Amino acid sequence: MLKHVKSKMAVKSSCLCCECSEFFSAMADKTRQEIIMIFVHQKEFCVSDIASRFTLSRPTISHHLNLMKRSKILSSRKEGKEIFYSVNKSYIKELLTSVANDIDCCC
Amino acid sequence: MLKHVKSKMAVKSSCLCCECSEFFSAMADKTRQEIIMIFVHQKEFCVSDIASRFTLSRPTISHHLNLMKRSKILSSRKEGKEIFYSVNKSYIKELLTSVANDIDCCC
DNA sequence: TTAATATGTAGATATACTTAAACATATAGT
DNA sequence: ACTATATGTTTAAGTATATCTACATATTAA
Repeated sequence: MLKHVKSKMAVKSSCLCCECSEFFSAMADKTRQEIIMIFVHQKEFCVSDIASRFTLSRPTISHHLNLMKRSKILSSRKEGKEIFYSVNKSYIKELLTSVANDIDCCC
Repeated sequence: MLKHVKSKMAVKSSCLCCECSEFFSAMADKTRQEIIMIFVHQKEFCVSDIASRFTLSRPTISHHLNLMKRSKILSSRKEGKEIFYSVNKSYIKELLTSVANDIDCCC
């Protein structure tokens, strides 16, 4: 009985119900995916460096960066006038693993 | 020189550029996440059984099911009048693992 | 063939998202 | 203090998505 309740709670508090929704929304956009891929060869980028790699406007890139920061995909660090963004690799991997485990619980 | 080209191609053909975009879009919607969670305690469901668990209309549920089928998250099987849907666990897990590996390649 | 049941499709509407232009803020240098 | 540079915010427009109603298709039973 208690075990059943416990497993129901586990489902309810599982990743597929809460913050992974925001994460998947953030990851669904191709521009944002391309932004992430920029970090393959360099750890940090300031906003204008990222914007210069796209045809999109700087405010648009800024919007995407802030959205990804809010959903914990990116972090930022201020250094003088510039703001450097980087990828939160461990957070992303943990979330993906968590979802994979949830899926594993399906019949 | 050639190695550089090769690594650029590797990035281009990675998961974060192609079908995972559709996958993440499909997974971003809360209704679709809830539909997936239905399969935790039962392997297959027909459309009306799924629809009966939501306040949304049946065509709306049908729309979500077809979208998830197109993005390979779900499969369907026809049996008489009914169509039974199930979750493609292995596909989802492979895709999540693939993205996790791509992220791992970031600096 | 007709009726009933299960599901899908088409068109319309409402909401959310992406984008850009214009404006605002913050920092560094002169 | 003033100017230039880097970034963020606001507002508005265009586009995409979710949803519903009405209609269409497919299968089974009478």
